[in-house]
Amino acid sequence: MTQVIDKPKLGRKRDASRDTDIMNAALDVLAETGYDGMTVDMVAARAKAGKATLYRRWPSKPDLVLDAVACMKAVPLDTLPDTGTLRGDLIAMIKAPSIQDAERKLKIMAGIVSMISRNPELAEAARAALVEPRAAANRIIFRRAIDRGEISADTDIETLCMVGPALATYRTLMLQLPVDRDFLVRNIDAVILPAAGVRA
Amino acid sequence: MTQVIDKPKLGRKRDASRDTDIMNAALDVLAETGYDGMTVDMVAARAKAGKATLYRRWPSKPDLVLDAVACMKAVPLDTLPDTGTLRGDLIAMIKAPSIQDAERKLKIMAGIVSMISRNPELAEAARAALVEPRAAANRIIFRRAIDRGEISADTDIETLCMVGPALATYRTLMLQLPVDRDFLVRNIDAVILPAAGVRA
DNA sequence: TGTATCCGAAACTGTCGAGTTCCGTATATA
DNA sequence: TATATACGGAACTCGACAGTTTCGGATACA
Repeated sequence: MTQVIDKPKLGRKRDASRDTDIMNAALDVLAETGYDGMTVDMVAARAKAGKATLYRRWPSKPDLVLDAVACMKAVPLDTLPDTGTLRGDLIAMIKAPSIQDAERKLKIMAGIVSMISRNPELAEAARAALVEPRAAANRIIFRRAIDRGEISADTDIETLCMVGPALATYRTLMLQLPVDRDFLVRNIDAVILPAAGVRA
Repeated sequence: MTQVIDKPKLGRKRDASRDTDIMNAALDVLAETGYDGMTVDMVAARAKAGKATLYRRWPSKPDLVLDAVACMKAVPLDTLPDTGTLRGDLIAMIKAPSIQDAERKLKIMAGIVSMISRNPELAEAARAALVEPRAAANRIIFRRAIDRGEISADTDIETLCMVGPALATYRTLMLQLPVDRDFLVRNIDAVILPAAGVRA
């Protein structure tokens, strides 16, 4: 077995703040140009870092991207709304800060989809960072609606909590249209609530 | 103004069948490796053609891909089902041949999404070939359901006819799960029909 | 104060792929 | 039959980018 050798703590320490700077730069470039359009030089320039600094921390471009995507999940959806009605909760989920965050995530998603099908690790990271948090939040909101008797107990929550994200993704990636408040409210009132069996 | 000069018809004629062979090869490679993973040599090899033959017909790789995507739209959705009920029509739309065709189109979609945001011509071609035909078919089916009084006249058809495609796209691109018959039927019964106000 | 590591910047190397050219052969017109 | 073009195939050029190395300067520890 290989021994784990304690490194002597000589010399200048690594500046940990460069990690987040570089990963944020990577996510920006990813959102703007996509995985294949992104060059390591772009990321270094954006982060005002040397390329050597990047390669000291990540062994390759795919590893950097994987780490950057995975680290997005750190930011948890801030405390869920609890308005007392399903519609109230769903509407409260699409407030300005949350919507802007989602817009960037959709662009990042567009930038890595082609990679996802060929890189299982990246696929898993994207699922954990981009799909699961939103689905989990919706799941809780629907669950509460069942608990208070607002919707039927045999509602297919797993399917329903994908409808919003799926429509938003389709609209961005395929239709190239903005995911604005009107669109989101229409989805809630014309699709999600009726599908859940809430009176119009 | 520039004159259009009639070319003298000397020499061997171009084999028009190579066009479709090459474009089909391009779509195959696109579905398998994505736009950036696709090389012109791959396409040429797949079509058993010389690279020179490709460049004699298209000036660049983007032009070839654009043309290949645009030419998909040629195949029209064969005669729409008319079963007398909305559910019958929607179920009839997901028969085996149609579902296999859709699977390939989803792979192609995954291969070009990152390009779509940076190439308006390709975005338009993708919309015309991949989005619009399915939406148009759904539109007709919902319209007929309104005409026969099965669903309300003020149903938001434009939103509803995107729900199926959006869920299928999301499932393929983000979740990496198969779009099988069970999934499609569940979408119809748990989301689309209830959203349209059809009794369960 | 000396040594080891970090930093940003820039030069360098090696690979890969888009696009071009050339070859021998096939097929059309005149 | 002579000429012009198409074909598949292979060799070639050239630019872009991943990854490495080198530099002068900064920072930590002993």
